[in-house]
Amino acid sequence: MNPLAIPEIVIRRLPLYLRTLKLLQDQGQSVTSSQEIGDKLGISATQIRKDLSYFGEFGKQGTGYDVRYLQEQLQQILQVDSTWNLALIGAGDLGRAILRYSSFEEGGFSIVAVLDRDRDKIGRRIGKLQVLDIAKLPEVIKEHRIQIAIIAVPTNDAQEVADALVNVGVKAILSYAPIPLSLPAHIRVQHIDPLVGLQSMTYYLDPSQR
Amino acid sequence: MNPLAIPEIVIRRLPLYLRTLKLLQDQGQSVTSSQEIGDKLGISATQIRKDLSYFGEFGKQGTGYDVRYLQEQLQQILQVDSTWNLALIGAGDLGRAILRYSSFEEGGFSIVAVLDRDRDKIGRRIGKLQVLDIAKLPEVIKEHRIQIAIIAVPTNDAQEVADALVNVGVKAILSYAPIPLSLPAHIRVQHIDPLVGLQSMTYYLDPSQR
DNA sequence: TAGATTGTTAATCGATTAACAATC
DNA sequence: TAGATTGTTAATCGATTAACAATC
Repeated sequence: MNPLAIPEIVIRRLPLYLRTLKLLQDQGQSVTSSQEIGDKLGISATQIRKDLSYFGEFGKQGTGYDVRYLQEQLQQILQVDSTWNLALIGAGDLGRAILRYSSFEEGGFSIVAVLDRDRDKIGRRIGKLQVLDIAKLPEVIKEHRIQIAIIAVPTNDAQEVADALVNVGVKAILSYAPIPLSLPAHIRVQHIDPLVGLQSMTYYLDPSQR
Repeated sequence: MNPLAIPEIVIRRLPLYLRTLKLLQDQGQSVTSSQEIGDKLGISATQIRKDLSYFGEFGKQGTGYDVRYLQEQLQQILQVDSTWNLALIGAGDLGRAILRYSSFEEGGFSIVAVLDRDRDKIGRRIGKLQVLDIAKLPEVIKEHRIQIAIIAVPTNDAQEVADALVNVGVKAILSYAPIPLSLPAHIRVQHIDPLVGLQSMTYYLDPSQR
């Protein structure tokens, strides 16, 4: 339909490029090449150049890419050059691990509220945040202008929580629940499910050694 | 090369079908169709039938698929019809959340050992397991015939841990560290990185509302 | 039988890659 | 200048889908 639409598969590779550039920068490297990035990710250099070419020209012939500059450009493209406020639903073990996982901050996200429905958890402190009653969801979302939420509740509650999030205006959901969620088509959903990775690896393993 | 090789993208969809079948079974449904599975996953019915056809014929014309039977068949195909022993490296918040995450057990995996290098964590109990010294890695791997390990250590230690795992014969790694790992080509690696999902969703969000 | 749904073929669509001119 | 590497085109490759016969 839209001739300028960029394939989603390309968009999904950009965070990998960003992750690799961060690694290179941490190692003190200031210039890189499509070849080098590709080697680290197991992606062809041509593909990386092609992906970048959807958005502009970021390199220099004969030299490569300035690590810092390309990083900034990718952050702008993905709109993570400034911070998104996130709400985290679920203050169990998983929720706590997510809260302490520092990569979110580096990646352009800030978890500004944790909510749970469990009386025992509400009011407890986790890091800098106090666990709020899920009943306060509408106010929290409005106050912090939250468009993205993370679901880290038990499987059985996930669909209900997702529906509630959509009702209060959340536009994108990162779900750790291992079930497919039924949501309106305009809501973006990403799943984190370690089983998908594990079960696709076992296909290739030698069962005789088990 | 191999004319019978099944595309990896197909293999990666099978766990999603399995996940959906489990959901249907939990809801007490005994028969389903490619249409129904597809609707839940946002995948076309044709694609599901095509994917399954790589492995055989599992349905009945006019009726659909027996939920339990198709589940069993997919488990066999993915080799998760019996249990794989896993080692978990890293006993921090993330490691503890992973240990308590029950889906692994349902999915054909059992975490049989947790290891860490931190003196403060070694010896501590998490659920049924006691945290072991990472120095014991070779014995642990051998004793439990472990082919798959989960990395849940700080980013800076991840590559080192991965190298150590490969050295003791681990064949597949599920890494929660947000960096690309450099490993021999024959080692299977899957990454769990929530940033990839988040950063690809923000591309599509309206920044004016931020 | 009529309706539903599978399994499969062939056509289409889209993504990857090979090749190379441009140029630093 | 020679060497390196980008950006881009066109060719290739592979994945998805439309269509439909088979059949429960």
